[in-house]
This record gives sequence, structure tokens and C-alpha cells, in this order.
Amino acid sequence: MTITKPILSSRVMIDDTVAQLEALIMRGELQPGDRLPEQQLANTLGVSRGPLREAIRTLEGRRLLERTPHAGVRVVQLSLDDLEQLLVMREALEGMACRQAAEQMTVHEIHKLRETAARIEKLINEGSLFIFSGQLDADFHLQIAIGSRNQWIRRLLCEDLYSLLRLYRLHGVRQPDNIALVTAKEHHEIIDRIHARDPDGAEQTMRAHVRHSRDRLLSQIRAAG
Amino acid sequence: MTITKPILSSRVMIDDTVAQLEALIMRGELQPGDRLPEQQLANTLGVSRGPLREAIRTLEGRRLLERTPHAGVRVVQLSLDDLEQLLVMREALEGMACRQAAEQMTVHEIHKLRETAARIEKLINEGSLFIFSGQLDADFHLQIAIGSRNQWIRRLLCEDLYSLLRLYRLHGVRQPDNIALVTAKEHHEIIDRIHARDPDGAEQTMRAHVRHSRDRLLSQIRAAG
DNA sequence: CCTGTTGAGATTGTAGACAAATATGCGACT
DNA sequence: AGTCGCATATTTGTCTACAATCTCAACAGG
Repeated sequence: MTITKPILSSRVMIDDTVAQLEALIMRGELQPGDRLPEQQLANTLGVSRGPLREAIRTLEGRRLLERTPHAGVRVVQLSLDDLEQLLVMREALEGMACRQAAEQMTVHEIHKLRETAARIEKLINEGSLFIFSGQLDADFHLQIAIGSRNQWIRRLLCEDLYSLLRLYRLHGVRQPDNIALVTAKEHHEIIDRIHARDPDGAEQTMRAHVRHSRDRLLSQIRAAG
Repeated sequence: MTITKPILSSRVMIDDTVAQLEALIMRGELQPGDRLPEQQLANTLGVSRGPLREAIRTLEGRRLLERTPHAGVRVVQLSLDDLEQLLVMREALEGMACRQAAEQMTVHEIHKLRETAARIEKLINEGSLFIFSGQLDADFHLQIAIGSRNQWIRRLLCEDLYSLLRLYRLHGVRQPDNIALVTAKEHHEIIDRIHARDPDGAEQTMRAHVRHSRDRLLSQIRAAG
């Protein structure tokens, strides 16, 4: 009997379509509120309506798309209140992830985390960090989510929540340097609590970090718009 | 010629199919690990493979089903570790929901919550409450999730998490009466913290409640199997 | 006897056509 | 001129057929 399991090698159009749709949304070519005409989109993506509809269903599950029966599909439009509530949820989930990371992360993972934090700090000192657009900042939180060994929280954060938050196009929201330095300091505190195997402290520190970031972001947006 | 097809409802077939599939899983007619042959299932449910596949995609998004390309779809099989991690996530989310409920719930909602808690206590005193199967207990947590005014946490708890947890078929897990009384006491404490508009206390109390429930459940399962 | 291959059967993935429902636009009537 | 109603058009929802892939058992060879 062959033991080979060609799961990874088999490419399915639907998965590619999901990725392409997600890319279209993230690149802003499909903006919040935009309608998705099935036939036209199918032609554009080079697939039939069947696979496209299944891909749409998948993204509906991630709350990126919303369907009203017989009226079509639209890219979700997040209100400011939605953004706030999503970030509240993030505080709860990342706090718990950080608690578990303090219990579960290996020393090697913690070392890698310090490297990431150091790179972020370096960028801040160079004055070139856009906190909410940086891949590095996302990496920092991603590493902790992975370190929690909680696949359910990790998938929720990485697959669902982060893409939803990116809908708000926070790119270009510039943090004043003094604020960015506070962020860097918080990163170090978080790592210290994880390294000290202090779950309570790790959770509290991460929650404060997410809360601060949320408060600053919301007040910035409210001031701008 | 024209073939009249019986229209089951004004809703779209796909939504009905999602509901029927979910019911099949919850009723145990489709058990964890079971394969879902598309053609056969489509015949059983009286729909074509197209709508069925879209319904399956929807339930995939809720993590109730898992698909491996070209190999079919199966009902998700939760390990004991999965159950523990899901309940850890629940602690974080319900804790935060309870915090927000303490800030947002109306006095009328709090009153309704007290009524639910009273009904639960009454059942306990009659010795007839199966904590983890009771619709009343689910109602208690549901009302708090609604009271949080956080639709994202509420949908995650009610639409995704609760059905996943029900996969474990905790029906019939009998709580000793003295334990059930502790549960009832915790319910009252939670309501008191909400009524006192004490977010910190409400979150801490709810988290302790969920944590205790998790610990008891896991030790019961580990002892049994 | 075991191993690896190969082909038939079954199942999943995709495409295109048909049916149902909603939106649009024109014309008639008040 | 405005509004109601009907017919048309567009879009979504569903079905059937076809193609691609996997499974499994039979079988040839070592």
C-alpha cells in the first residue's frame, strides 16, 4: 500500500479563488460596501460561478463578506463601533494567548520574540515605524499566538480577526515617536513576563498593551474624521 | 415539461441545508469523524450537490466540518486537548462579555437574568438539573453575551463556540448536588457584580465560573475515560 | 509470501445551462 | 407632472453533466 498522502500537492481552484478574493479586498481593489457580481468576477478570476460562490461562502464565514439573499454579496463595512468591539475582543483573546504563552513557549521561541522586538525598536529609533502597518508588529503578536499552543485562539486571531482589522486601512496612521517608544517598552515588559513564566503578569501586560493601542487608534480616528 | 418542485420555505435552500446539516450533527446522526458523501447526502436532503457544497463550506467556516481536498468532508473530531483549549477561549470571551455586560446591560435585562438564575436554582433544588445539558444554563450565558452589546463576541460564542462544545455530547454528565449548588452561587455572584456595575468583578467572577466548570468537566471526563 | 503497479469504480471538483427572484424602465392613467 | 403597473432585463439560486482525482482490489513479478 502506498503511504503517500498528496494533500499539500493537490491544488484546488476554490482555495486559489479564496486567496485571490482576499487579496483583492486587502489591496483595496474591492472596497468595503462594494458589490461582487458573480458572473463578472468569475470571468475576471478565470473560474466558473460554482467555485467562486464556494469561495465567497468561505469568506462569509470569516465575516469579510456579507450576503443578503437574492440581493448579492458585499464587502463588509465596519462601523467605528465595530472596530472598537473587534479590538475589545482582541484584548480578551490576545491576553489569554499571552497567558498561555507564558506557560508554554520554549526558551528558543522567547529568544526569537526578543529579536523581533529588538527589530521593531530599531525601526522606531530610526523614526521609520508605522506601528499599525508594520509586518514586524504583526509578527510579534503572531509569535505569541503560536506560542500559546492554542490553535483555536491562534486561528481566530490570525485567520479571522487580523484580516478584518486590516479592512480599516490603518496603513499610514503615523504614531508620534514618544508613543512608539511606549509601545516598544510594553513589548519588552510582555516578553519579560513571559520569560519569567508569570501568566497573570503576562496577560495583564498584554491586555494593557492592546488596550492602549486601541484607545490611541480610536482617538486618532475620531480626531481625524 | 414543467416539473413542479416543492418549495419548502421562502428562504433559500442553502440556508435550510445548513440548518439541516447542523441538526444532523447535533442530533448525533452524523457523528464526529463521519464522512459526508455529497451525492448521497444531497439525495437525503432533497437538494442538489451545489447548494449542499455551499452549506458544507459554511459549516467549515464554523469549524464543525473539515475538508481535505479530493478526499471528502468529515465531522470534526475534537480531542480532549481541543476541548480544553476551546474552554480556555471561552473563559477569555465570556469574561470580556461579562465585563461589557456590567457596563451595558439594562436593569430590565438584569432582572430577566435573575429570573433565569432562579429557575436554574429551582431545578437544582429539585435535583433534576443536568448542568451541561440544560437549555437554561445556555440561556444564562446567552443573555450575558447579548447584554455585552458586542456582536462579534456574541456571534463567536453563540454561533461557533457553543455548537462546537455540544459536539462532545456532555448531555448526561451529572453534577453532584453540592457542586451544582456552587454553580448556582456563582451565578448569583455574577449577576450581583453586573448589577453593581463592577466590570472588573464581573469579569473575574465569570472567568472563575467558566474555569471551575472547565476543571470539573475535564477531570470528570479524564476519570471516566 | 510479500511488494509494487495498474486499472476499474467511486467520489470530488468544475463548467455551463436553466429557473426564480429582484431591479429597471417605459407607458398609461389620474 | 407624478405615480402606478406591467414587461423586460439583469442577477442570483439551482440543477445536470462532464472532468479530474483518489481509493481499493486484483495481479504480475521478485
